[in-house]
Amino acid sequence: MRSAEGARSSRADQADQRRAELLDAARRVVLERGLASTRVADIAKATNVSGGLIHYHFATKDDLITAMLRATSETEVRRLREIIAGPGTAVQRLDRVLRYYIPSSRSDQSWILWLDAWALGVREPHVREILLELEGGWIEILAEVISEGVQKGEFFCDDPMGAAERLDGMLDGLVVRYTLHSGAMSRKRLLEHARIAATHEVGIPRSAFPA
Amino acid sequence: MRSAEGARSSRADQADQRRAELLDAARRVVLERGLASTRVADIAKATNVSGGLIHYHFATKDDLITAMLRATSETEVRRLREIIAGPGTAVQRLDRVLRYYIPSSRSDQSWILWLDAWALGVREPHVREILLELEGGWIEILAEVISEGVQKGEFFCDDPMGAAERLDGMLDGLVVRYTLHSGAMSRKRLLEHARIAATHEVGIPRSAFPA
DNA sequence: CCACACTGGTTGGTTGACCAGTCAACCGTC
DNA sequence: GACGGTTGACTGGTCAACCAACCAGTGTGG
Repeated sequence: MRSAEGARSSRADQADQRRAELLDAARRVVLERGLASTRVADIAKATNVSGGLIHYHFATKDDLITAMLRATSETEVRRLREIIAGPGTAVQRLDRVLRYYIPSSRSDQSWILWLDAWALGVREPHVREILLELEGGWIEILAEVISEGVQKGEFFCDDPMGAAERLDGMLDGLVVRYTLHSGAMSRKRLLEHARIAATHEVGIPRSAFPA
Repeated sequence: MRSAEGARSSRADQADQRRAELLDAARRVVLERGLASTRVADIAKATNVSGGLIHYHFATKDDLITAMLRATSETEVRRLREIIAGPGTAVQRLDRVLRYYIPSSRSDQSWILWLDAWALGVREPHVREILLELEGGWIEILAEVISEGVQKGEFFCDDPMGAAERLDGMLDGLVVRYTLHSGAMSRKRLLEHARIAATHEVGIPRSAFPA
């Protein structure tokens, strides 16, 4: 008999839960120590688990890292989709996407993971594929929001896909700068850049965005 | 008596030459194998030199890598300065900068070095400092070209520094995409993006740039 | 202008630390 | 009692850094 709640359920569920726990620990450890100096043992310690168990659930270290990146990427795109599914005008929805893009505070270092992943992706096709999907998700969603704005007559843009690529690229580049040299650019200035570039791309006045 | 040319000169010169040779080999090896899997022995082999010699000229591996990044960064900024020192209208000079930014072919993988450096810079303040100088150089030069164009009446832009930051950011982001997934964006499209964004920023028509 | 001691560059072998992945044994649950 | 999950010691291999010894120029005093 299962204990009241389905929390302690079948073994398959237990294994899934452990897998998820390991992926989560892997993400935290990699964020903290960097991919290059993350050891399997570190992830084991962060989970209070033996080193051998890691290799029971994931054949190799690469498997673990790749699975962690894929899981993180998928979560990110899912949240992004939720964000644009909400209500509001096209400008409001676009602004929400821009704000979601930018780390919410200096201590939010989630982008570090993608810096590591870019470097890794150069050599590892599997990682590159994950990154391509993640970037594709961002661009697609930006293009959707812009296209909808154009249809509603809020925006003016004859190439939403191109505009989305340019916006996404600029945000990538600026967020790297913000993450690496937080002193060189404030979050406020970064958001202002994003909004100005957006006004250029969708043909609306700066005043259409919040101050 | 020195042998005719100053080629084989004093010991200090010999040491400088060897240092430069090692830095160059380090750059080539890191580009080929990636920072993470570059061994001191690899650089030694690429120079036909013993492993010990590396540690004679550079106390630690980190020293070597850092010096290599600094040298590469300085060379890049120097070349960029030469490029804008040349003749031409502001549009021509700006276009030259944009074209210099973008890898000239699929086989030009020089950006891989900076992807690795970004990831490394997260943990290593010395590396971060080099990156800050490099990015600062790019932005400064872009801002200069834009400002001159405004003075000459060619451009219209009330915040050249902001425009330069946005352009630089966009190019960083798009070049990463181009470098990582060369299939996802052609060089032609990348250059087109750069020119379109530039027209937005400096208030000129697309036709001002070459097709 | 010639020894000779000295310095700087170079070698190759060694060392000690570290780490991914393996394995045999153990435990709790169905 | 069988099997999925877990342990932790162990192995084979890798690597940065160190070191002792060597050699080629260089400068100095005779």
